[in-house]
Order: sequence, then structure tokens, then C-alpha cells
Amino acid sequence: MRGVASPNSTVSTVSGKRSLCERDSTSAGAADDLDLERASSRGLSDDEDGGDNSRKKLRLTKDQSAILEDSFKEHNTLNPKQKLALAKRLGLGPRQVEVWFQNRRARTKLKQTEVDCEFLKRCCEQLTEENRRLQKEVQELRTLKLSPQFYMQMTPPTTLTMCPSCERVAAPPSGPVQPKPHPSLESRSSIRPVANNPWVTAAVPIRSFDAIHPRS
DNA sequence: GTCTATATTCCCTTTACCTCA
DNA sequence: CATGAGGTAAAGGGAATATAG
Repeated sequence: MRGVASPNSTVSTVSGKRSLCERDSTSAGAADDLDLERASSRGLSDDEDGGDNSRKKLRLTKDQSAILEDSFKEHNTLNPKQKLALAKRLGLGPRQVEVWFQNRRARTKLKQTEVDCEFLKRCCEQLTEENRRLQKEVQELRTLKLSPQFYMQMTPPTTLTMCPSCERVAAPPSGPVQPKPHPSLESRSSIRPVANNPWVTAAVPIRSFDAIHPRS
């Protein structure tokens, strides 16, 4: 929910939206020395100094940053009262405090996105490795099946029932145990029988992992 | 009860400034 | 000293929400 604060917001930030340029007088206090310091270090030219609408990049002091951080830890959004109190305490404008919180939330989000990204990357790596291992296993089994000895011992081909939507194999019809069918299959009749003949599957081209993911 | 205008806040993107290697 | 990269304060715009008339 947005705009939580607006109902009892008797305090308006002068021009409604934006304009930090017109900082309220309270902001002059603590940042005074800082501003002076910066002004001197930047060597402001005389012509743009006076009625400037140029941005002044304010660097928050360590104390200000620490207080803001503490406040952010408590609650990452502010209601108008809290904002005003904090602004007063810091000697900043309410809009500055608001903007700081917005930027802080953005930083938090960015960091979280990075963490999530790392996590997904690791998941992907693990799955890739698992896939590689399974491919190898399939290859080995196929080699085994192709040997004459295996062929002689083979039972007659059976059929599997596969769910057309999720492609899950339901159950071998002639198996000793009849597991419960896939729930979605109970009311469906479009069941596609899949041959379990080893020679049939061979017709499906199985690309090796390296073929799919060529390495440079 | 519905509509509309206004105010406020939020998020996202961009810009501008500052610091540091 | 100049410069480019990275960090971040601030601006601008759009969307959502609340409220008053």
C-alpha cells in the first residue's frame, strides 16, 4: 500500500513534489561547514554562485549517515512525523531525508538482486553438473544395452503411459505393482503410449552436453 | 455512491557531482 | 595534473493511493 502517510499529513513539503534546491532553512545548520568546505574546494565561479539553480551535491557527514542508517534499520520507510523529526535532528530538509530513504531502498534492492542472482547462478551450475552426470549415465546404459549379451536377456518390449501435459511416465501396464496414476490422467483419455523399445529411443538424437554448450 | 481534482508518496531512470585509484 | 570509474545525492516522470468537494 502506498501513501500510507497522507491522511494525517498536515505537513506539506512546500512545493508538493520535488525541488530540493529550495531547501528549508533548517538544512543550513549542520551542513554549513560542509558546504563551505565544498564551495571552497570546488572553487565556485562567481557568476553561478548567487541565484543558482545548479545542483549542489551534498555529502552527508559520518554522523548523519550513521543516524540515517540506524533509522533505516528500524523502518525502511518513514511517515511524515518521523521524517520531520529525523530531518530536524540531522539539520536537513525533509525532502533530503525522503530522498535518502528512497536511494537507500534502491541500494538494498540492488544488493538483494545481486544476492539472488548469485544464488540462481549456483543453482544453474549445480543443475548443469547434474545434467552432465545424467547424460553420461544414459550414454553408459545405452552402450551396455547394445551389447549382444544384454540383448539376449531382454524381456519383450513393454509400453509406458505418458502424461501428454507433464510428460511424466505413469506406470508400466504389466508391472507387478500398479501405482496410482497421475491425478490429471484420471479424467483424461488422451494417453499417449510410448514404446519402451531401446531401439526406438535411439532414433531420437541425443546431443551431448558439449554439443549443446560448446566450450570456447 | 460516483467522479474529478489535488496532494502525497513510491519506484525507476537519469543526471550531475564527488572521490579515488 | 588529468582522467575514467564507481558511488551517490538529487531531479524528473509515471503510477498508486487517499481525500475533499
